Amino acid sequence: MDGGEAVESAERGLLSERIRNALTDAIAAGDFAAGTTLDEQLLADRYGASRTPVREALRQLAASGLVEIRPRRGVVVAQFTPQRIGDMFETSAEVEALCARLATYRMTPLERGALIDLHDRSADSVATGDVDTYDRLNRAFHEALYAGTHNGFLAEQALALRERLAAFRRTQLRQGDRIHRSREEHGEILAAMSEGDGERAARRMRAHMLRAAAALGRYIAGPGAE
Amino acid sequence: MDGGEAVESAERGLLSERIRNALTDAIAAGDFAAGTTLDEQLLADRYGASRTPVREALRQLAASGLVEIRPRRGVVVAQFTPQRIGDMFETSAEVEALCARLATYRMTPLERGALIDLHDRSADSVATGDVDTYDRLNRAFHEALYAGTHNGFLAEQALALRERLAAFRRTQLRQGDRIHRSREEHGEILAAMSEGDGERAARRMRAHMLRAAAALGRYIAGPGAE
DNA sequence: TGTCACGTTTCCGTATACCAGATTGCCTTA
DNA sequence: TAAGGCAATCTGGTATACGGAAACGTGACA
Repeated sequence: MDGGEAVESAERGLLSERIRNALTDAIAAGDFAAGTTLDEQLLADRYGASRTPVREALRQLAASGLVEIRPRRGVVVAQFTPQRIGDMFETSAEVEALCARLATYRMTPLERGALIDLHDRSADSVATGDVDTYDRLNRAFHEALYAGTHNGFLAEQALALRERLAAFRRTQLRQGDRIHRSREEHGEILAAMSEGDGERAARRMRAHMLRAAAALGRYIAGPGAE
Repeated sequence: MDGGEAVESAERGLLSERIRNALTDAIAAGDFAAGTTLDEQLLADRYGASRTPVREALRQLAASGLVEIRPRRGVVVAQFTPQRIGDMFETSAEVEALCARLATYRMTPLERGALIDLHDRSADSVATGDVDTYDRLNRAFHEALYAGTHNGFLAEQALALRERLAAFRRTQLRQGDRIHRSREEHGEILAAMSEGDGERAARRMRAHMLRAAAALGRYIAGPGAE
């Protein structure tokens, strides 16, 4: 054979890292049906590597919940039932709400200013329908909130969680007027924060996240099926 | 030497798993000062294994944040500043509070009954000062709350977080009358839950966790120092 | 016909040896 | 003394091998 679809793109970085990314994409794209057992040797051949980096990549995927390792019985692709995806989104919503609450009480005036600036800047992209730009500003908005908690550990956890959900969220903002509503909701969260009402900011953030999740509810209706 | 302190205890299970546990304990106990670079071959010799399972164990530790991997420059023991430990405990407190709130609204009568039963059973161990038994019941209490959220993902996250902090919490309950106060606080949380007041249950849980963290505040004042 | 035991096969977990490349520390040189 | 170069060292990765546990298939027995 030609050595399979070797992971040559981005020759830099650790091989295990590249394999991890490739596997993440493959799983998210549905190349491996949920419940499939992944053979280490097969994957090694497929990516033109040896078992070692493949194993390493699989452990990392297990750590982020994409696969499940049953000792001595192989690695299986995790089941992403609608129930489970819902659980993940709810958890994300609650964590975001938590960050919003803490950030309300702890952000410095400078940080708050930067956050408002981000929000203002997003107006253009909404008007022009520039989803990519809005997506970037949206991410920046949420990450600014994480940082605003002044709790580095929580910020890391929130970010990791957000990235784990990114795979399911890709097409989210494309739907209807979701982008308008999203920005409006950001504004409402900011308003609560400006009033120093962390609890209300948290509630609005939770609603914001859950609404975003609902926006792709139909999309996740039957994802990992065969 | 005699081949090092081979990881013979608990002959069952994966070698990499046992090494991971040994390293976790060693790091938490301060055997490796923060910032130390860990030599794979040295560790392999120390635990009487080859580099392969050691590498695997180190990756797992990296995933749980105990060590940091700098590509091609080795693995270093993560810095656990009081600030960072504080951040972790705060995050844990907030997550526990979140679980308490959701569990209040979602537990079935059966689950609630089991929780109350757990609480009742802990009375004996408090009276006799049986810290180990109380520790077990305490863990069961919190895990019952996780399950009570009816959110499997959140439950997993909460449990993982709790276990990451376990290393820093070992001696916590031994201090003074902490065990009495701990049980009292559980009772107060239960009371709020029985009234269906999730918000109050959350506030009490948060306070409970933060108080527990404060109980070992002096202990973590200067942990990983030399 | 269903089930249980037994042998076979597959594949994971681990060991070992080795290599290339990067990093580091030391030593030489200007 | 500072800069530059060289050698030792260690990691990331490859290749290979092997014991053992789990899965699988087969055939005997109830």
